[in-house]
Amino acid sequence: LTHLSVPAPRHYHDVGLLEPVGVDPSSGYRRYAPSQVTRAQLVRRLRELRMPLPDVRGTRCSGYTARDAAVAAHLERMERELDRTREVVASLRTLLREPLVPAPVELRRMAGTTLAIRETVARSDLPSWCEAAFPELYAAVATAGLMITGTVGGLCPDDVFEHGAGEFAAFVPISGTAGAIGRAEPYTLPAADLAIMLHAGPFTDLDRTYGALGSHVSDQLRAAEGPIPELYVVAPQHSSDPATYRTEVCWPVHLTKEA
Amino acid sequence: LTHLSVPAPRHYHDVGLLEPVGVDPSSGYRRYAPSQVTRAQLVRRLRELRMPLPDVRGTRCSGYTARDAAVAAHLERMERELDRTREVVASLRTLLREPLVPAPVELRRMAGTTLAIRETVARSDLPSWCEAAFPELYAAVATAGLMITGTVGGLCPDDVFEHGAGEFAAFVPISGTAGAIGRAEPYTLPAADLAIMLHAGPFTDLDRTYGALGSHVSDQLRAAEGPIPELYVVAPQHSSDPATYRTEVCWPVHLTKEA
DNA sequence: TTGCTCCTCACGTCACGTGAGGTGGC
DNA sequence: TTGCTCCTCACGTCACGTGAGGTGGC
Repeated sequence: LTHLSVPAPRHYHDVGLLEPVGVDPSSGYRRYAPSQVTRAQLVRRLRELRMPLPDVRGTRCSGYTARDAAVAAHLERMERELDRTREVVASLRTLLREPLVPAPVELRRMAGTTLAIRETVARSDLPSWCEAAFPELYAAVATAGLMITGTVGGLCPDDVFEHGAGEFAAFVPISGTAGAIGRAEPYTLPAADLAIMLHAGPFTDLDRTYGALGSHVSDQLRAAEGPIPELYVVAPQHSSDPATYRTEVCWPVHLTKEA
Repeated sequence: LTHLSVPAPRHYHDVGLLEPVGVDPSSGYRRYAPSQVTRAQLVRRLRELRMPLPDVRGTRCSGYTARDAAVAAHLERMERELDRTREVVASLRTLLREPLVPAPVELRRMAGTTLAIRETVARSDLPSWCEAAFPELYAAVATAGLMITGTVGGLCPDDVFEHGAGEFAAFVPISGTAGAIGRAEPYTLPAADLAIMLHAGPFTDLDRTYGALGSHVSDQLRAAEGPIPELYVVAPQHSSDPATYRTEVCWPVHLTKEA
């Protein structure tokens, strides 16, 4: 009648999501009322859209507006997931069809004064976090009357990929010094020798340049500790076409004297 | 370097999906070669697209064409899932915004000679199964030189919804008799008294009419055993717009003499 | 010598699906 | 009396994530 499977309403009873109107004390039979059918239909649709049971339970008694808001929020999450899927599909096609021509590796030293926002960020939140952080940094630079003296970037510790979260730093190199403005604080980039490779294309393909650069470093250089800086030469703030993005991936190395 | 998490390659080793080139016998340390990076990148993309690990393993040593075929098949599954998601979203919106105006219930008797394809079908396969079955039935009717004497339909036992699979029968009422033609076989609909409600709109919303009709039957009539016939008055073969679909849902009842 | 990384179990996750084994109503 | 439905555990699923507890290399 509701098109639910047999075990489903039992489980919903166990977790308190859809309570029978009565349970026979001797046989344990669950009885439901016709008025519960609509509720069951809602639950079934939300579950087909993979909404977690606790969230579904949250829509129970709330009025129309609160429930609609929860549903809308879930639909928006699904939209984002969909965008992500499209990106990964494109990235998969690229991987299968276009062999990576490794870009040349350049050795450079990095250090300098920046204005930075540093926070512990989950890996999956990184894109949206950056989307908010960089405009904030630009605004802070303008407020302080400073000049941007180089390429904006991010400092990504290993933990972000290896453990799913870590302290990411989004930075803008500046002239002069400033105090903290909102979340933006003065920050001096740790001095480091870097092997640098330019990545052309969407961020979703960044791992290919990481792979090429990391292989190169492990073959021909000596890797050093420390987070990996990325410099966003062409990024969403400059272009709306991911194919035109340019990112410098910077691998810390020990420069040994071998001459 | 590959942007995989720490436990992931360990698990891939356990299940034989990505073997290290060597394992230190004393410490158990896994060693990987730079040449494995590309493989890891492929695995990561396929996993982000939720391809099951056994399927990912299947892409291992196969050549480009076989691998591309597996990937293409997976992408097609994802496309279908996406279409389904869009349907359910629309259905959810309908459920929240448009209260169901219950259609009138009509009592009718059904019985007759048909040509039918009967097979055990999983619930999720029903739409694609019907898409193949009905053209086959029409072709069989034409081959046998028969006339279609009524509305085509399907006989859906409770099991399909309650247990995920059951013996579904797609049928076409015919004049006269015929032998088996391919999967199509002569079939006499079991005689039954039916409470019938017309459903207007996409199949995804069918449960609402089931709910309304089932509630009506349980309130005012006596339900009988047996599979539930559906008559496809306007269906995909007649119209490309799901909003124009018309389906008669037929609930078996006992007609008691109460006059 | 001290961290640090790597290791190996072992258990948790999430929403049911799937038997095993038993019981009330027609 | 015989099926049939409903019931209650209890375990399986799937791809890792998450500690607990231990060990080798700098």
